[in-house]
Amino acid sequence: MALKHGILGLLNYGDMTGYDLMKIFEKSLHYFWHVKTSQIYLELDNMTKSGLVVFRKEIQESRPNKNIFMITEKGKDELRKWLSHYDMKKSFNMKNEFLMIIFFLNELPKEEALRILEEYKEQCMKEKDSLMDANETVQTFKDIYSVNKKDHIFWQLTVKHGELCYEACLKWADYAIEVIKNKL
Amino acid sequence: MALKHGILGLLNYGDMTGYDLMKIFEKSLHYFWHVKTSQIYLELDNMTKSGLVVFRKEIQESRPNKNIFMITEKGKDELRKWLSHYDMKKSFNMKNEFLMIIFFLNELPKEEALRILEEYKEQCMKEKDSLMDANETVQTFKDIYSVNKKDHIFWQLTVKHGELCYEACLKWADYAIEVIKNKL
DNA sequence: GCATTCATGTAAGCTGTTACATGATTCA
DNA sequence: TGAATCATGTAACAGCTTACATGAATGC
Repeated sequence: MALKHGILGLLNYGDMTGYDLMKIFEKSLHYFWHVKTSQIYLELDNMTKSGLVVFRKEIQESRPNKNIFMITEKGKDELRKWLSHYDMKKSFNMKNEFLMIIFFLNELPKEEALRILEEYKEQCMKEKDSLMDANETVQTFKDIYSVNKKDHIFWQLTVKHGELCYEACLKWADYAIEVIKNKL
Repeated sequence: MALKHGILGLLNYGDMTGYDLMKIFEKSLHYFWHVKTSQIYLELDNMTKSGLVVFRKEIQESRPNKNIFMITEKGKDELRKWLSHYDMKKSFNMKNEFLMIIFFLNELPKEEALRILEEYKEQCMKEKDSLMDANETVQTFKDIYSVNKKDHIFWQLTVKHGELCYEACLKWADYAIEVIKNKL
């Protein structure tokens, strides 16, 4: 359901193709929502059928034709309903395979356990760096669609969330490495 | 796939029923893996078919009969393979609907935005508290199945991860509330 | 007397992934 | 010349959720 609402939120800024949506998901919402191209097209199809969006065809010569989607009044209602009637418990319904690995890590020798934690740290740092890119692309997106400064505040808050969480994860990894070195 | 490996990891400590597994998932792995009862039974069925586990029937008088599952050699191989050949990128494949809400929160009036953040804080605190319970149940689990101290170290590390992350989220929420109050 | 625990499942449906398929244009 | 960009999809499958179904025993 959240993909549907994410699409509605973006189309609320302006009309777009599936391809445009995909790029914005990859560049700006990537930290908290990974999406596959194929699913965007499937979802747009469902949303068209249920009347949340409509589309017009644009014939192009030197490029494949486009389907440009726009949000309907029904879609706008759905977006606002989702935003204001959100059940907070849903967000704490996590699936973190990495922590499952940690839970059972005693099955592996100490050296392998430490290697895994180092890999985790490395990946955390990479992800944290890519958040900076997100901040930049958010800026260009702001120029293309005439989105106001206040929207921008919220986009930056999601980036800030990522920064703080990755910092906490890195702190945890250092602590874990110390514990394993000392107690194991 | 991670549910499969979680089940293998638990059965590696000792033989159990689907019901036992469910309780342990709820009490000890709940922070990072929410599971539905029905899915455990489906998964145990699949795993039996693929030879990762076997089960024996135990007829009871005053209780429903039990299917007691045990891990096979094939299952143990699968568990070790999963632990040592883990692709770290997989863990950063997130879906966080709450952050999607934040991204589009400018659609709502300031007061509603602030209300949502307060609700988030409250839920974070609740989840953080329930981590303490996890720590306790891990202790009783340790007594039932003769799991060694070193396993316990890793279980506690997953709890520590939760603590640090929830602290970061709470810090973020306070920051977000300030930003909204000042800039909006 | 009512809620919880114990104990197992089925069926339908939704969500998401992987793999496949096409093909011109533009940039380095 | 080869990679990336633009642009859209289909089919099969895996994973997970929701709702339904049963029923005795135990604890408050």
